[in-house]
Amino acid sequence: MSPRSAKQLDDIRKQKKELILETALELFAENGFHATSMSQIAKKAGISKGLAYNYFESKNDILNVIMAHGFEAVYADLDLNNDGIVTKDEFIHFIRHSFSLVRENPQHWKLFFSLMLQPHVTATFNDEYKAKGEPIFMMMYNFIKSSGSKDPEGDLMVVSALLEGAFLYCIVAPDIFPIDVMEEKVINAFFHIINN
Amino acid sequence: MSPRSAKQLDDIRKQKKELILETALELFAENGFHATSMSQIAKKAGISKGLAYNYFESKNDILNVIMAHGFEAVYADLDLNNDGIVTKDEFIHFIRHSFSLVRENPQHWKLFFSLMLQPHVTATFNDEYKAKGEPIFMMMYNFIKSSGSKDPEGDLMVVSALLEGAFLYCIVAPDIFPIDVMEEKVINAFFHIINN
Amino acid sequence: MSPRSAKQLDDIRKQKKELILETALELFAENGFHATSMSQIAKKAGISKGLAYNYFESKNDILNVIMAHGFEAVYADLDLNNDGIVTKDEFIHFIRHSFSLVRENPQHWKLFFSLMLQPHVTATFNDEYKAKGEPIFMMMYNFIKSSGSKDPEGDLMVVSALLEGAFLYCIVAPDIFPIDVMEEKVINAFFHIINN
Amino acid sequence: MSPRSAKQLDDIRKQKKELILETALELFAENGFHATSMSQIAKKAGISKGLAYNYFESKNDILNVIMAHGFEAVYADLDLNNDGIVTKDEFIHFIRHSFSLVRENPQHWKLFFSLMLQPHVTATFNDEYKAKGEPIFMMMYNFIKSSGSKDPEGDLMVVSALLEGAFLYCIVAPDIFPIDVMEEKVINAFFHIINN
DNA sequence: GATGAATGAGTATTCATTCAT
DNA sequence: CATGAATGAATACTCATTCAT
Repeated sequence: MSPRSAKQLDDIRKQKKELILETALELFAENGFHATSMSQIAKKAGISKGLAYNYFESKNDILNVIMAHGFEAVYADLDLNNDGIVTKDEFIHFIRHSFSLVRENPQHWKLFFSLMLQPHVTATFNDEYKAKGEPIFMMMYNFIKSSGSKDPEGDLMVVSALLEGAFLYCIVAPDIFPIDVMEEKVINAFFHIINN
Repeated sequence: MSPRSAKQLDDIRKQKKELILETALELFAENGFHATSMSQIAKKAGISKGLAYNYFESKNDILNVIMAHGFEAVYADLDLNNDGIVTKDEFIHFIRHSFSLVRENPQHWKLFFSLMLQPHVTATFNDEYKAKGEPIFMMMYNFIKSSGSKDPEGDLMVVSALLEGAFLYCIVAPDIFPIDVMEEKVINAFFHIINN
Repeated sequence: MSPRSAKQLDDIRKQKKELILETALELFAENGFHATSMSQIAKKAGISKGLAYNYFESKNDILNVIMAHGFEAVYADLDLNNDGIVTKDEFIHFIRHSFSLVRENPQHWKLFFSLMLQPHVTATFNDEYKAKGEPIFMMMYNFIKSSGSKDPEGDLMVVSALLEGAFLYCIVAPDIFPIDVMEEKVINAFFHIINN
Repeated sequence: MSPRSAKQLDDIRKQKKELILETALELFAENGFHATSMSQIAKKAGISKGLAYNYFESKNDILNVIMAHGFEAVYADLDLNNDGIVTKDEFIHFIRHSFSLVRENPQHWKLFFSLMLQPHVTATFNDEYKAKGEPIFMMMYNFIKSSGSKDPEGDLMVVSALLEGAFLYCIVAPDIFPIDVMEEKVINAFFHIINN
């Protein structure tokens, strides 16, 4: 009767962690972070409360990991290594990619938006969000500028608002704002704005 | 000491109610709904916990009234009696009016957005929001259509997203997205979109 | 239906606070601080857990108040205003007074000793104990010195040990070490030590 | 690789048990029994939690064994086979031996005192303590009586108190009460008391 | 012998809400 | 109208203990 092998244990840990994260994400997104209890998470995941704490230090820790995963998803497929020279096609790809993320994981994004607006839930979140969002803003700024915009800063603001608002509506009221339709309209509008 | 007249009593009630609502709004907006306790509200308002329950059925009730007031503020100054015939000037006025509301009471709107994303906090809220938002959407739709848009429905979606996203950014990151600048840019963009 | 008068409320608060403190002291002394739960205290006191927190900030707060009361009891009847000139009779009175305190409230002192030995329960306790005990030590030191002791410092150590040990045994095994007998023997021994 | 012999296995068991006991003692003494978790013990000992339960039935069991070992240490070097005829030298040796034990392992004794005052931690402890302490008391009683004391019982109480108090202070405040100084003073005082 | 994942009862603490006054 | 003492269920988190491997 030897103890489980290191690999076996590692697999178990990975699977359980994933299970807890997914369950927590669903509940956080649906009911909000504060309104979700560890008991609910454990129950829905089919585990004991204690086990959840075996894998995560705290409820906040779970949230942080979820958010980190979310950010990683954004950056994973975002070719950011061509400094300054962002082509039109790359930009379209960026927008479509963003829409894809929202389409594939609306829960995640609902949670993101929700946290952006719930101050003090995680004071650190806002800073991190801004820090990680910075390169994206820069990329957009450079492209808009190189597109011949007379007011690249202002246009960036408008474009950002357009994208963010589009995501917001697609998440909150997907029946009224079908994401596929929205995607095409946003891309169109985007070019009208910067070509103004 | 003559007994207070019915009117005087009524005035007192109104003032106290207003006091509680304002206090609660401030705390909800600053710390979030869940993180705000009835004790805090009562303390900050300078009244007893019991009295708060004399005026409101529950903490949720307070929230609902706050939200209702918020909606009323949107409709109060929005001339909706001229069915179908919305002029360009009226539309500009509508947009500017909306920006003014956000400018005057960003806390209020932060709370609004936050709740839009936490459906189960008030399950009824979403329905009410859609019901009350319907006429606004219709008005915008009619105007866009009469402006010669080839895809009024799609344009409405884009314009809505633009406005909502603009508000969102102005609320969350007012230092990066100054509301006055945003307002002008949005109005410009708005016309480019519908005149496309 | 006017609310309760300020005096009524104050009386209620005082009585309940006292009730909680006494109940907690009994349980702390009998089972130890860590082994006593707020639930037990509330149950034994016949109140709800919540009410206990209405009167005390935390379990630790209850402990601190108990300890503070204990110290006050020691100092209350200890004539410390005649600096330096402590007579033999005053010293005997001091010792008898200390024995009386132990006799009247062995629980309290059991808790005191217990905490002296449970490091980290309250890190601050030890400091406070030493600070407040200082004047007593000084008084004893001065008396011993004025009594003609050749090694007042050493004698103080022995006398302190004798007293403390006597209290300890009287508290832990009162059947084997009757406090009245102990008191007389300690007073005798005390003079033999300093007259050595 | 031949299978380990029965003796080897037994040695391993003994070493592991000893390791666990030493680790637990350190933690109990430093942080208190309740504040020390089995996880901490296992971690510090470099073993798994499960293994600790392979060697000890419970956390309380570990404590009991530690206490028993402590008692054995007291008796191990205490020549008790010469009934009644305890010489002065033997008594001095007993006192010095006791001080040595405290000096070598103050943690151990801190824990002992602490438990003496928390009866319910181990309900059985007090009885055991009294039973095992009996012969020591008898030995001291006989010596005091044979020394010509007029009140051997009373003198025994005082001497016990003196020793216990001395240990207590040396453990709790070793900086103020240096154990070497205390030892000499206690031996002196001891003879003054019984020669009174 | 040895491991650590898993459990479940327990802990301190909070808070919306009630109600006697 | 107004108070705040009182409740009890809920919350995040801990930990001794078990057990499959």
